[in-house]
Amino acid sequence: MQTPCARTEPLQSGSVTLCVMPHPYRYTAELANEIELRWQASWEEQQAYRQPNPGQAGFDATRPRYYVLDMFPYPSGAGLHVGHPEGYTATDILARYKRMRGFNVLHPMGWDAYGLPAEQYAIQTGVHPAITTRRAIDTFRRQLKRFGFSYDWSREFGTIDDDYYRWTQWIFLRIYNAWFDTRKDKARPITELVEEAENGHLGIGAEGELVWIDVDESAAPPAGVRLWDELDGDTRRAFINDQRLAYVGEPVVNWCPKLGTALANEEVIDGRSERGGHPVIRKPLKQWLFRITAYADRLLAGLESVDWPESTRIQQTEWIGRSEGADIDFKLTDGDAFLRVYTTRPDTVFGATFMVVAPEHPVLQDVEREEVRAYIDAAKGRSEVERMETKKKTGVDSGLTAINPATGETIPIWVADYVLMGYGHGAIMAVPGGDERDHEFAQQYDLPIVTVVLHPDGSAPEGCYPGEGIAVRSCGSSVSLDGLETPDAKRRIIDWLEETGAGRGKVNTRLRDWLFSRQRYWGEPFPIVWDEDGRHHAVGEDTLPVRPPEMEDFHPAESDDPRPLLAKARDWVQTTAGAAGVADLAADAAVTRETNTMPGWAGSCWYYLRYADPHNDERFVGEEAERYWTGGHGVDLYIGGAEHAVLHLLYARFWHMALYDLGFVSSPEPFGKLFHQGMITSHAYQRPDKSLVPIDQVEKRNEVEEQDDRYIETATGGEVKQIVAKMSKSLKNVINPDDIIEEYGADTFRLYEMYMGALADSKPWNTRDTSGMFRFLQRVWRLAVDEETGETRSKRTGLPRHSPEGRRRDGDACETNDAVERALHRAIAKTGADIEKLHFNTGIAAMIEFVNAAGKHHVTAEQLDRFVRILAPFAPHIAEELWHRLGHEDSVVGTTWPEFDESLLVDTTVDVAVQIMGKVRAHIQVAHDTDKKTLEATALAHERIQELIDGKTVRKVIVVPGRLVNIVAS
RNA sequence: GGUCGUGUAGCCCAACGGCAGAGGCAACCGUCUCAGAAACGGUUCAGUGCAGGUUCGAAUCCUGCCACGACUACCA
Repeated sequence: MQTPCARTEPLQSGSVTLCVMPHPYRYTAELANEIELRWQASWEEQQAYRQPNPGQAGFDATRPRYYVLDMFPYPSGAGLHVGHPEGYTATDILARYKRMRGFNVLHPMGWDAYGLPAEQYAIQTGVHPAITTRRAIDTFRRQLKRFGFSYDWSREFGTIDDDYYRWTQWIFLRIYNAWFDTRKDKARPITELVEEAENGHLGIGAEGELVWIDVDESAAPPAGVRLWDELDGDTRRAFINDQRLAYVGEPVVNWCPKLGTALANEEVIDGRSERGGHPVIRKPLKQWLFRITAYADRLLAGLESVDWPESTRIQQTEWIGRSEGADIDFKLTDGDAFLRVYTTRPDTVFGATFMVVAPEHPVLQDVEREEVRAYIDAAKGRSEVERMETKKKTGVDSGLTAINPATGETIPIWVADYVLMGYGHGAIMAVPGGDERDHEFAQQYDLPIVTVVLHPDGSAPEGCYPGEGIAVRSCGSSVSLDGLETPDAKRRIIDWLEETGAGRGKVNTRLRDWLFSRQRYWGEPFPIVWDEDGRHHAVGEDTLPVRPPEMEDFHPAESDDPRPLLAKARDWVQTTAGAAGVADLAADAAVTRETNTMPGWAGSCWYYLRYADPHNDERFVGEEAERYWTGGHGVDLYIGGAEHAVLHLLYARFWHMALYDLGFVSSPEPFGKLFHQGMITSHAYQRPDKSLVPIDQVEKRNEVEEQDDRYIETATGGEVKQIVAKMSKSLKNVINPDDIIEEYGADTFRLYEMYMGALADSKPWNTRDTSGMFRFLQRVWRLAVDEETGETRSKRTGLPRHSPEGRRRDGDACETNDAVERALHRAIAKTGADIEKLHFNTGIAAMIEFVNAAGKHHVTAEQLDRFVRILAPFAPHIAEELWHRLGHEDSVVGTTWPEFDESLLVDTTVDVAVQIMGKVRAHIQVAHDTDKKTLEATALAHERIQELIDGKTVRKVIVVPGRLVNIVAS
């Protein structure tokens, strides 16, 4: 956008450079930038968006609350891209609108700042991640402020702030000091577990598991169950540690040698790390885990109670992957041991002709066969990605055999890596007649295939049939399923399994306990120390936070042998029980700090709670603030990307539920309403072979008039196709928001992003289209301000609009201006309703309609007042400027949303279509409230309709008042 | 392969089962200019991806295909 005098290129003749300034007070980019910066400074100075908490000065308890939250960003060195402000603008509009509607609005912003990318960037550049992260935060903050978002910046914090992660560690300790009571289906403090045990309400089973004892029965505890007072200290301790919601396990993890860390399943995509795309191998490792699986049913049930996108609820449901089936024990032919499997189709046990175990399965420990050892070693060294690259299934016969408890037959046990150690028991009964994978494997290795389920109609299936049907060939010495339909067969076989002790019904989930340790530097240290006997202890709460050690070198030792980075900080690792605040050890006892760190997700699990009371140093959030802002149903509206559908949103729900159970928060779910904004894409070009071409290597040609544009790749001259593609550096199609703001201003940017399309849809960025929004703001400006003089002078009266006299006369002059008034009421109604529905694009269109209509008539200052107020949530800077130019002293931020009159929303006369058999044949002009009977009569009386139905019988007439009349005649 | 979503004018997008158009971009024609740009005024442009079905009436609901996108992927 050029400003006056900007275009001063010398004329070709070399004559004098002319500078024409036709509209010195037009709304230009320069003016927009000037206005925006001025008001941003003013708002900041006035603390216009500061929202007091209950109990604080200025808090109005009579107002309802509205907590509208953005997913906070992970600040990268590259700064904001155009995707960030999309959701932020949406929430800003809502926040501003709700304030005008009389709500106390909590609208905060902060920084998700711990995590791998910052550390990797630090490794590349040699600069400490604390420094690069602070820099990135400063850039993000500066950029966000330039959009004029109405955040209460006094509540800002980063997850790396001492007084934030202090509480992250504190919450970890709450979870560490809790266990899950399956009877009450909730978490309780560990102290209550000990109480229950001391009171004899529970005992410890043969495998160390918790066994409830019904005291009313006054019967002896079940065989093999030991009571608390029979146990020594170590056993008690081990039992307690086994029950903790945060516990130490040694699972097979996704080890990424390149990153030098273990990753959660969710961070591994196609066998590669989500960050960086490095190969990942499987290896057992001692790790901290969260018992999120205990919450599987509640995480599922809670999804019913929240207003979330259906697709996200489905994704979480599938991620949790609850299934019902049975555990079945197959006795090994040698020795007394059993091989336990989980199956969802216990009814097909008669068709289990072999078994398969994962290469990591312990049953293979003593197998010495050379090809088995070789297969296990090969599988170990293969990353997930390599395992998947070979589409064909592989495996070897272990030489072990087991007895099928249903048929009594001896069947072989194979090893194959299509069976995963991490699900079920790492072993399956293979039913090649009913499972595609087993079928493929059986064919490949020539193993027997038996059909044990017929189609529901009784016909025999060909090949593999995984569906339900009628059991057949399923008759053993003590149980028969023959003739039963699948659900009945399942019930019968589970009963039989339980009677004979060969198995039991079982609910399983795909969800596994959450691996919470990382072997990295840039994360929250665990508030845990280890004593010389290898036992872990919580550090004293008054010693929090446990700060990360000062370190110079955070290069990972790229290795297959995991060693946490923090172990290198010897002085930090070695401490005493006294210094760490561990009460149950002698103060001078040597202890070592836990050297793992928490994953990037930790900080984002509870940040929405901290915003409610960010400076509280007594508690992670004050009780009253928590109850006011998140009590009941949690955050009122949470907007962010759909890519967090299962990770962040599941983890945060888990933390929240644990805190809820322990009485620290007052809502069962953290986010009452969730919305995902769509992705903003860009353009790129595609060769016929589908490869992509960066936009700077293509030119547009239009050789023939009246024909579509063609795109030619400059280097080859070949024709390419314009397509929609993600923004990426390599395609050179990334849009920088700073550039757009410079060219048009933040108000135009905000309007354009909201106008591009529905918030939830993905849509391509078209810089060219931004000028439409800019012109709209220019027209708005012109409604109030004279472009020649810069004055807000009424064209009708010639008096300044901000003067009382001018306003009065202005109003008098326009009392008859019905069209503008009606257009304004429509705009107020439509825009308000659309904001509530997050339909910002159509809301803006309603304002454009008003401005287009108003431009043709005279608008009074009072009408402009109202219009400026509905514009204010969308384009706050220009609205504030005009508001003041219209003579107001206060800020438009503190005004109310204008009222509208329902009766002015419809025109007095409407055009009603008359259809015959659904085809429009005529139009009639009637009063908008004409009743059905009159409409029907008027339509039938229409001359043209008369002609068309002449000689036909009118069978039916459908009348939709105010819209149409449809005549069914033949 | 599975799940979810989206296909409407040259482009971006609207349309409680009721006359396919709210709006923006582009194009074209005017106004203003010595001229151009900007701005302003106006005009053109589709029968809704394809094939069926339900209905007085379908872009909208149902079924099956096609294209694109997101997510997910040997979960027994």
